[in-house]
Amino acid sequence: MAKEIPVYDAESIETKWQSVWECEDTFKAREDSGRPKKYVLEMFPYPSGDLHMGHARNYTIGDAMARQARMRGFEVLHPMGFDAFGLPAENAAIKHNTQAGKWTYANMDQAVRTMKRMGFSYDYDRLVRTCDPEYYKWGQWAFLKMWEKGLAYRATSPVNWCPSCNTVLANEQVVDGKCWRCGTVPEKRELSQWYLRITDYAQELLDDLDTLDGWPENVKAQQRNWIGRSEGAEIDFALADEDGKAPTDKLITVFTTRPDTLYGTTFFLLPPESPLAAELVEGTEYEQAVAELKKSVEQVSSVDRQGSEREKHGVFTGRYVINPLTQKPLPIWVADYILLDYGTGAVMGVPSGDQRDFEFARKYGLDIPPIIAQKDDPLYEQLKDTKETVVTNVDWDHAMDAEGYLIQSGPFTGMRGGKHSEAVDAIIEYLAERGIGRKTVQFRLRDWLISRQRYWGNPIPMIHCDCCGDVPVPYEDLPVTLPEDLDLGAGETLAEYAPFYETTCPKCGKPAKRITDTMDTFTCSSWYFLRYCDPHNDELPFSKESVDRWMGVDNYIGGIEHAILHLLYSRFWTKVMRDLGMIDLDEPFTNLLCQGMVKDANGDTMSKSKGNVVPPSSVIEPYGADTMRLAILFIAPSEKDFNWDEEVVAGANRFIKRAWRTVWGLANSGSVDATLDVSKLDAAGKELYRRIHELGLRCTNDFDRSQFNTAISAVMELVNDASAYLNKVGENERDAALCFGVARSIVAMLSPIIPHWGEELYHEALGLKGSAYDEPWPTFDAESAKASTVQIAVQVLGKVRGRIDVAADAPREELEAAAKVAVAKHLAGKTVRKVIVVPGRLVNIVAN
RNA sequence: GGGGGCGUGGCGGAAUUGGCAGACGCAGGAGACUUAAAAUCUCUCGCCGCAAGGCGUGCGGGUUCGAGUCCCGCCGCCCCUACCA
Repeated sequence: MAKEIPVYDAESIETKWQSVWECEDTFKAREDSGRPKKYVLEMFPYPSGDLHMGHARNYTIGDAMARQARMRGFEVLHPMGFDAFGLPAENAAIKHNTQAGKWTYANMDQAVRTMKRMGFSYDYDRLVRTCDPEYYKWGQWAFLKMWEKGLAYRATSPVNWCPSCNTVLANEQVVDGKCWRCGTVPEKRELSQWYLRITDYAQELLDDLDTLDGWPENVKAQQRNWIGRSEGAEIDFALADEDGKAPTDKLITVFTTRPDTLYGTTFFLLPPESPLAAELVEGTEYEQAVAELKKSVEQVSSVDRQGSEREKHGVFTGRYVINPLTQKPLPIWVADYILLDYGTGAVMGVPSGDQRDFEFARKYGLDIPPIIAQKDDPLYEQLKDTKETVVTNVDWDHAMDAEGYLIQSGPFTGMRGGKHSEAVDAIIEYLAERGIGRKTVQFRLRDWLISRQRYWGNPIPMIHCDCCGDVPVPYEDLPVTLPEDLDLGAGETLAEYAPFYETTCPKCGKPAKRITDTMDTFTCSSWYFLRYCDPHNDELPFSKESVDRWMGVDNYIGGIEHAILHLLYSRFWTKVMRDLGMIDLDEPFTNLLCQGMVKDANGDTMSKSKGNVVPPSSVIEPYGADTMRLAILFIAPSEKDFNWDEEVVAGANRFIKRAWRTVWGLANSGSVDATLDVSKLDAAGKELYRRIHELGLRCTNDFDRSQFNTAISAVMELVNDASAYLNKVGENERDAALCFGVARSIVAMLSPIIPHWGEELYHEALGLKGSAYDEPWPTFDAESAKASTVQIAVQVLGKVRGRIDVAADAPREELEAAAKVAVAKHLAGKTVRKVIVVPGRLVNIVAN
């Protein structure tokens, strides 16, 4: 007898299943199940408070993937953790006069409660918190390994110092010329800092992007740009004597991607910070002007430089270099558009071929001799055979950087010039033969500055001894534990906290001072995905065996804001671990999905300061976690931004209730014991049976593509069809096997998305035992999805003029004949020239 | 300036390899049930037109029997990056 359909009560269902999953360890990743593995990972959060909508979206996507993978027969590793070190904890501790650790652990506890309330299927036994000594110990271990291999080093150089955060920033952390965290414009300071030699891996980090087929194109493009490989040449210019005529022994080398323009060089450039420039002008009449320019640059860099077209400034140094090909002296200028830390920090000025040099030459009255011309340019006719520079100036308003033919360029005159042209190779070869230049490659990527002058981070495990220099902390003394009783509220820092820094030299035993810098938090997040494979290992950061078992990450999901920093550092760290023999893995993340942002109803980003934040609890409380999950996945494709819309949430809740009633209705007419005989189904039953297969295939394929919005719409159609079947077919005429099968498929396909709903119906409506996640994903086949008759379009000259219902396997001739009848009106008086038949789709008649 | 992406109803969005544009949902309209409302159910819903029909995927060309999809040229928007020599 049919059971009464219970009311859908999200809250009681959700709490019930959350505790069952927890008690039964349903989502524990097992090492020995014998199933193929799948590693589904969402970027772990920074615990700055409770979770927000962006987190909810990120983890809902991952959870749907993880749960479905389980049903597809995979042993799934789906862990979670916290990126727990960082400045906000420290600032909160100062503000609220508490401990950074206390604040952080309280936030992590709250976040875990919310994750559980959302029903995320994490293996909580593997929870990793980067501020736990058991975790950060291994970050220190890795640092020491890198130190031994020469990949970690200390150097003094001008660095970005954020005066608000009181710490240095990595190049990557200066965003739009401002601190990525607080927006303050950093100052340049000369400081002794710790670096990781990521530039050693620049080429491999670039090359291996081509192997990442599962990554979005834009992320790979961003990384390529960031690594910034340029091919070109180094060219040596001899410094001229004080009269500016004869070359001296001193060489100054430039890097250029356009050696083909060497004959057009009319001046030579050094950056304002250049020590060489300061040396050249020391004690001369030019000294003061150079010093002033340097000073003004320091100020300019602290001014908002959003407007890109800044006017260029320069001063002459009074000295010259000799062009190695023409032997002509070139005046050395100091210019504010030259960067100290790119290339060799010296540039040859080619005003006719480079827009920046062009503007500079115009401003300071320097010559602009043309060296490249296209064939239709009058200059080409005039100068195509001229090897000497006879035209020393042009009347252009722009530099000419397009390809063309070299003019006024000595023996190379007449060759094709431009980027990657024959003249480039020819001139490099010519220079190389004479030992005054060589082919070379430059990267924009800089070494990774990891030291931070902050408390709440992983201490750099080094000791400075006045006798022995920088000495690593012995491995057996790890971890260097972060002291907990600093008085941050009173402004105390690690550098001032004697119990921490006072120590003895591990080498000579004399009193020595511990390094009080901590590591950039990005070091903590560069390998947490490896730790999840073996989270309780106290001998090593992870065993090779466990990493072999679970890595690489099959699906990595997170925000696009990590396209450069986190993803590049993690790739680097993985390669370093490989080269240390720890793992056999070139790349950590096989497939990457960058989810879009959740904005408010007006399309503005949500932020506390704007007061437009929609907290997840505001949806969970009235509707439940399942409604929230469905709404998030259905509203837009995962990669796209979406605007929060209360109506969509209400609609999602409506669908869940409707599907609930439909599944119950089917289950009441169905039986688990009945066997399906398709041939005995009536017409309505046959069509419903066909639709399960058609829609099931679509849904499965959409899951494979991570297209959850369309996967859901396929199930919506199935629910609509099933509900129509129940309305149309009397209770006694329904097929019990069909009803049960449809209900079971609907429950299975929605379980990854609305899991509590799924488990409840799996047990209560379908009466099945175990977990919905022990249920294999249903199989669907294309044969059963085929319709016996189909409606196809009939076109005349590509325009739809009619439709015909035909047997799905009707022969060509039959289709053609039926089509001609259907559109006879449009064929009247015309001659049929050609008929295109696409079976199952359309017939197109070409007639005129 | 360089790189990546996008442009489809009132809205979110479908259309997997060139094959019936607008699936699914939201909002809207009509009806049923109800004293009424909510909820639910049924129908309707690109634009113009009473209709027949015409027009429709940012704009202009092209390839093709056939283009949202491919090619060329524009326009607009978004993201990343930027005196990188």
